[in-house]
Amino acid sequence: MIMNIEERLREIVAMALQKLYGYKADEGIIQLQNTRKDFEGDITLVVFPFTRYSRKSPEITATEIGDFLKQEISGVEAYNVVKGFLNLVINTDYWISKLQDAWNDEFYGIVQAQDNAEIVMVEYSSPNTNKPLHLGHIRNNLLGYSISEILKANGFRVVKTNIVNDRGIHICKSMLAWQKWGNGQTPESTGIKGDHFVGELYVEFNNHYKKEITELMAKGLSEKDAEEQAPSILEARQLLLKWEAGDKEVVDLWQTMNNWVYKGFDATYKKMGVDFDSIYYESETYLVGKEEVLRGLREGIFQQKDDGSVWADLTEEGLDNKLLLRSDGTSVYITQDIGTAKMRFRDYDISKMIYVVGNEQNYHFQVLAALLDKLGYSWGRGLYHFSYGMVELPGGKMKSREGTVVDADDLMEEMVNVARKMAQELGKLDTLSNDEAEKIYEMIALGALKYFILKVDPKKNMLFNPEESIDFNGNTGPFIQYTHARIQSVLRKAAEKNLKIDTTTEHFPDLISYKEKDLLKRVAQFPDAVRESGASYSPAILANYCYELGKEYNQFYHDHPIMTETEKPIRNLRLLLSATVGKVLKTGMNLMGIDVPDRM
RNA sequence: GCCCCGAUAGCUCAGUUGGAUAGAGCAACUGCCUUCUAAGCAGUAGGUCAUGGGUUCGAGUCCCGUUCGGGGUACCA
Repeated sequence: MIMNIEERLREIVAMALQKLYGYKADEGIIQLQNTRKDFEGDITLVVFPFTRYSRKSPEITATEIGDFLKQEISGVEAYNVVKGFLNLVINTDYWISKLQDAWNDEFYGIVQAQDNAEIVMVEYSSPNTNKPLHLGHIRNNLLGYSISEILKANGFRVVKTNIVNDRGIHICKSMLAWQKWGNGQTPESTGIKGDHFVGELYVEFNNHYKKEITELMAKGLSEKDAEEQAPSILEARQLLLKWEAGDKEVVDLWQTMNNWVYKGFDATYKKMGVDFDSIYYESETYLVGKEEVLRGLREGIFQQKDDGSVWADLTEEGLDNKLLLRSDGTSVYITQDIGTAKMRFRDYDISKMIYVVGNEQNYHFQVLAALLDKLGYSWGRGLYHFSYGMVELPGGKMKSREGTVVDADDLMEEMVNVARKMAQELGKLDTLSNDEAEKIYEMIALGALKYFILKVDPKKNMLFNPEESIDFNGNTGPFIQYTHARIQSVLRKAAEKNLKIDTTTEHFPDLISYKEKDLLKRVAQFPDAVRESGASYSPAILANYCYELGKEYNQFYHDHPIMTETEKPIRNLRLLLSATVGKVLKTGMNLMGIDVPDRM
């Protein structure tokens, strides 16, 4: 493993500045970047910032530094100067050795977690148990899973967790609907997936509820009063009270219906390829939160109003007053989060807690951090809200009330159907058995969906148009999968002809073409992409890296024969390069939770 | 009202701590399957980086104003 050329360059540039101009380099003043394609060179040093110390023109300064570098570093073969940019040409040996390292390193680009590595807990998914998962959850799940894998690849121990919102008025609504209009049916008896079954009951409740509101308003009640007095909602509230009191019949029904939903969720998670190491249930954490609030009240951290409601005054931290317990003593959303957080920090030695939750809750997490801080928990301020943007439809936000939600199961199924149809039209996979082909259709379909979502900057809102199905051509998951499949095909052909890749000897050409070098440089940057992706919590960085690499490989592959190349050193280099690109693409895609097939 | 976020090609999105002539894909148009997989490759066309100022050797990127859009804002989760 030879020293990274960038580190060496920084060191020697600093030395050059000292010797030539008597200037001790400040942090960050040495800017190295990849040389633009249209100029000769590999790495470029920006010399503009040095001119005030050299008191010479940018061109002269660059030339002086270039001479110094060429003399001091054997890897610097040549240089040229364009305005204030010093373009350095790094020799072939360096790049070849980078390629050998990449290929020989079993875990190239990945930092293995040590036993004593810091523990990062990542919460994602966080479903309510009254309806199935939709497109918004898909973005959440994919981001949560992917960022967990990326953090692992950066040497952290990661605990993936899920907080299931399994109690509350929303579940009671579905329960009531089942009692009144369910006719004793079950997911088993109807053949409907459990989460969808319960979701339909929830819709049924809302239909009745709406009708009652309309009727009451016709009798002259205001909308607000009608909403409060409709029989359905009163009955649902009764159920919630009974549940809190531990009424056996209600708790049993709650248990049963939640289990239906969990079974459905499990199937969805499995298909999506996400999983969890530890699951928390709100029904088990909300009382802990309530105790914490009451402790805060006793200790004078929080205040109680005349009606019995408990409040936190956060105006000093630039936030508002926040309700913590309702006047009837029941807990609200934030109360439960306090309890959940406390339990987690008790259960694990967490050094970083990451919440993958939509940006509509930015304020909520500011408040949560402030509250935990007030309650005396040193880790409160360290909570990190991984705030991602919403998925919008052409008509705006998804609204379950208007029936514009895109169901997760439906979408995944539809993607598989399209992938299958397309593959059959193209005559792909005809030689495979149905089972094998079906597996690959699924990989491609999910690859398309996952990549479509993950390639977008998580912070930004994104648009999904259900009318136009997700693409399989261009900057897509299948494009990268396709590149990988083709590489594997090349390697299979090589194996058939008994051509072994020779990495140990000097069986490489003395000169490599720009195309190959570009590709090789890209491969060398993979570890940076993984690190960058983890540091900025953005799978999109990795996604775009994989696309660039795949595209460059495809372009290269097109006019650089591999199997028919007669010169052995060149063929050897190209085979090694192909194999390494394949490995990197697979690793990168897997970090995003995307499988890559060996053929497609 | 107040707070937060966003605006880059017809559409969907990239654009590294401020660096060279603004980058892809889709859609449109033109070529390329007798060669290791055409889910591919090569090319044409498409831009006042919402807008007006400012900072400097240099601004899509940083600061201020304006417009438009999204989200939040004390008893939903």
